[in-house]
Amino acid sequence: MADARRKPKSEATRRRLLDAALGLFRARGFEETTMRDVARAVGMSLGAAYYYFPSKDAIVMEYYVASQEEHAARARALLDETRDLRQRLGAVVHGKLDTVRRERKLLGALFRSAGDPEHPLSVFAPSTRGVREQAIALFDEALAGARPPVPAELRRTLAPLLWLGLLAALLHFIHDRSRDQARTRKLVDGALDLVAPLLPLASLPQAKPLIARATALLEMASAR
Amino acid sequence: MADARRKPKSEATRRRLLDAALGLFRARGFEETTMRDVARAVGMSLGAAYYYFPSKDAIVMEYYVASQEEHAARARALLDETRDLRQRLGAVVHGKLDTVRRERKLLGALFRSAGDPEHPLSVFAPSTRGVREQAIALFDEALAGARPPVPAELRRTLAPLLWLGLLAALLHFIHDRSRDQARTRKLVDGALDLVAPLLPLASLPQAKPLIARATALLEMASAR
DNA sequence: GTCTATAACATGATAGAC
DNA sequence: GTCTATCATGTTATAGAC
Repeated sequence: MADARRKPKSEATRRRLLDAALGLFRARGFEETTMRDVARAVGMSLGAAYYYFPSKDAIVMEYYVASQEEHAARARALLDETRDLRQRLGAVVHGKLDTVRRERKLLGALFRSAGDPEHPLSVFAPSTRGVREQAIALFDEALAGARPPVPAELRRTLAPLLWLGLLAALLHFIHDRSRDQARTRKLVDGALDLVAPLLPLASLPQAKPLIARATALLEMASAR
Repeated sequence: MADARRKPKSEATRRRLLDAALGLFRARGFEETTMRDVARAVGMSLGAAYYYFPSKDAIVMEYYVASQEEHAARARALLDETRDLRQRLGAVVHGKLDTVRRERKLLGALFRSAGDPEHPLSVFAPSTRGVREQAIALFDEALAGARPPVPAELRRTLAPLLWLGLLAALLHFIHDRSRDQARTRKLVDGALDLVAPLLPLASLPQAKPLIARATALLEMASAR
C-alpha cells in the first residue's frame, strides 16, 4: 500500500529520505532528530520532506511495516530448519531481535504510542492491525509446524499470548544496556525453556477447563 | 519530597495550578491541553506556570506520586477486611482502578514514556523507583497477610510479577471503551480467579525447581 | 500533475526584565 | 514570583517550478 504506483524518481527520493531518517534516528535517537535534520541530510527543504512523509511518525510507521516483513522472511527461513517446538519459538523471537537490533532507539518511539488509543502508530491500534496479525501468524506457524503440532484451537489462544510476550521482550530489549543486549537474549531463552515443556501439558484432557477459561479471558481482552 | 518546606502562599498557587491542569487533562486529554491553557485557567502567564512546574510531564509526575499514595491508603483499608488471598489481590488491583478511574487520559501520558529508558517519567525509570516499590510492596502485603500466608521467598518473585500484571491491566483499562470499563474489571477478576488457586501449589516441594528458575529469570530481568 | 521552496503557526520550553 | 519576549520543532499553507 505504501509504494504502489509512483514515478521512479519520486520513489528514489522517498527512499533516500527514509534511509537518511533511519540513519539519523539510529545514530542520535528519534526525539533528538528533527525533521529539519532529515531534510538537510538529503539536501532538501523541510516542505519537500513533508511532501513525501506527512509526519515524523509516518516514517516510523513505514519502518514498522518494513521491519515486520523482514522479520517474517527471516523467521520463516529459520522455521524451515527445525520441527522442535522450543527451537521454533526461539527462531521467531530471536529472529525479531535480530531484525530490530540496530534500531533500538526507534522502538522506543513505537512504544511511545502504545498507551494512546487514538494514536495511529500504536501497536494495538486498528491502523497497525496488518502488522500485528502477521506477527501473530508467525507464532501460529511456529506452533502449527512443530512435531507434534499444537492443535489449532490452542494456537488461537497461544499465538496472541506469545506475541504479547514478544512485546515484553522488546521492551526489555530497549532498556537493556548489557553488551549486545545479551541479558534479553538469556531472558528469552530462559523463559522459553520454562514455558515450552509445559505446552504439551495443555493438550491433556485434565487441562481442558483451565484452557477454556484462559481462552475466554483472552477473547474478552481483545474484543472491541 | 514534593511539598516539603514552602511558603503557604506559593504552595496554594502551585496547588491551584495542579488542580487546574488535572481538570483540563481529565476533560480534554493530555495532548490536547496546552500549558497556555493551564496558565490561563488560573489567570497566570505561561512563564509563571513554568516557575512552578518545570515541564508538562512534571505535572503528570506529581499526579503519579499522589495517586500512588491514594492507592496505598485505599488498598490497605481494603486489606484489613479479609484474609482470603483471592480477595486481597482483588482489593489491590480494583483499588488501583478505582483510584485512577477518572484519570484515564492521563494514564496514556504515563505509558507514553515507558519505552524510553532516558525518560524520567517512565514507570521503569530510576526516578520513579519509589512509586514502583510502594506499588510492589502493596502486593507483597496482600500475599503476606493472607491466610495461609505466602512465604517470603515466593513473595519476592510474585509481587513484582503481579505489579507487571497490574500495568497490563492499566493498559487494557486505557483502551477499554466499555461502560465504566466493565470489561477490564471482568478481565481482572477472571485472571485472578484463574491464578489465585494456583498460588498455593507453588509452595509444594515438587514446584521448587520451577519456582527457582522463574525467580532467577526475574532477577536477571530486573538487574541493572 | 509532480515536486520543491519559503513563510507562517502552535506549542513546549527558556531568558531576562521588573 | 511574575511577566513579556523569544526560541526550537512538528506541522500546515501557499506559491511557484518543471
